[in-house]
Amino acid sequence: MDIARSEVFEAGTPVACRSCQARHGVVCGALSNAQLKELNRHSLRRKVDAGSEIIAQGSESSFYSNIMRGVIKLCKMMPDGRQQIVGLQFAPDFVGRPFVRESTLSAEAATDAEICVFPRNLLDRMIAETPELQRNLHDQALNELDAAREWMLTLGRRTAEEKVASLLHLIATHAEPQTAISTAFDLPLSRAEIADFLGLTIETVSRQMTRLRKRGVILIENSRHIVVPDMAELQKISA
Amino acid sequence: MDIARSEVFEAGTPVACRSCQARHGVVCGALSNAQLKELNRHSLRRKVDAGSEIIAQGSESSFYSNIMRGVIKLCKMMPDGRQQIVGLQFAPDFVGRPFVRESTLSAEAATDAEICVFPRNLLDRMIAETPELQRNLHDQALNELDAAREWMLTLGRRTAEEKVASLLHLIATHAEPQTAISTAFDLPLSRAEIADFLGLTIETVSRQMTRLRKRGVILIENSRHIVVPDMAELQKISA
DNA sequence: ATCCGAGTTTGATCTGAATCAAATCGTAAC
DNA sequence: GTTACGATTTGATTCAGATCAAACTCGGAT
Repeated sequence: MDIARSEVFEAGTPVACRSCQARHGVVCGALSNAQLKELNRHSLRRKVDAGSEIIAQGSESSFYSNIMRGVIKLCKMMPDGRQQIVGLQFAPDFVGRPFVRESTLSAEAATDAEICVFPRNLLDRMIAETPELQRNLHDQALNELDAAREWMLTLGRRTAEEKVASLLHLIATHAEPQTAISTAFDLPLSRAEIADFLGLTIETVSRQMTRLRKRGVILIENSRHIVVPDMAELQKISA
Repeated sequence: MDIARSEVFEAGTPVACRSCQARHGVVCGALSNAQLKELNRHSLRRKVDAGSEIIAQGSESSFYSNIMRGVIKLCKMMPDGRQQIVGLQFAPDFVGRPFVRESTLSAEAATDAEICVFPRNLLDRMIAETPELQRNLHDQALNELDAAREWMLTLGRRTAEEKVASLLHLIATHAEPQTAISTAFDLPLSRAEIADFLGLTIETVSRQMTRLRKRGVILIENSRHIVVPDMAELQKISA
């Protein structure tokens, strides 16, 4: 009888991802019930504190993840200590580099976060077996590529003021609103991290923020909490 | 008898891509004989002169291509004319943005080039039907993403001298050597294009090139033809 | 051969952002 | 509450690269 019920379950009822509680992720949304059950046996939900490193640059990582909550920053570090943030990822993004063992960048929680962790070997097999999963990951890779190239334009050709406005606009667009006012949000990054994202120094970031404040484009409630009275104006300055 | 011979051909003999004369491309390498025959009926080889635009930023493109020969540059332009080159592509790279109709960047031949042109609709169908093709394109997207992020580090955190050295090293690594000496090559880009790739001005690029020349790191035969006596030194300056 | 013009190099000067240096702010520990 | 310390802001000065301006190079047209 157990077997019979199990069979029915397998055929008709959708299985939820044990970590996501659903099937909303890039990974678990693309799997069959049988695959998801197998994945459930080997994946786990993990809480990570702000600042903790998920993947280290130059290391071999044995797992991938899905972001459930929070913001993950992708960093590249030079031997002399210079650092560049090369991407920000939000829920429900996939984190990891399929097909290559050694990571050329580090992934670090910018805020407290929760991630769904999958073993690399198992997921690699599922990618090879599941065109829809491959398609989802391909899609995300292409979106990240578009974002990276947009950011190359920002880094190469925009002024400090435009850079800061671009970042605020990016965060306002991607972060979940903190209050009912959709134009208020908490910065997931410190001034130092913003500087490392924009190719600037902390002092320049700080000065540009106060300039935007004095011009009435933003309100700074405290250094992390920002309100944008006129989002269109912010966007105009970005471009 | 014709039919019988055709059948044997279908089963055993590999079909060559009409444009590539082979199956070396990202696209045609992944297809079955039957698919390749269909693709052959609808694809064509095209010569493009240096400077001619293959895809326009903001336009809908109805085709993809494979680079057979030459160098293609990917550019992003701002409304006020500021420009950033966000990628260089070499044979046998794939050119195009699967899954999105409108291009957010322009693709332009940096040198005289030859490309294999495929209709978008047909190739989209083949991607959906052919996991190996999807895998190849996914792979290329991830490699381009790695390259874009490496370049973000260059744009955000490297000095003008390091930027120029990085570019010379990139070209030396990717371009086919022009002579027997593997450290001599022709720049596929003008000073203005190099400036747009590195987020600098032409004057700064020129000055850094002469500095490298005076330090004995490179020889400039004419403004386009470069010889690198000590590639390790060049690489050291890049990092 | 000479002329032309785009592309490149070189020079002089300026400026936006970096660097150096202090003063505040915020908050966690006591 | 007071202390202490890291994060942020603000100020003064410097500098790498931009801008403005003028030669120079070289390949192609006449």
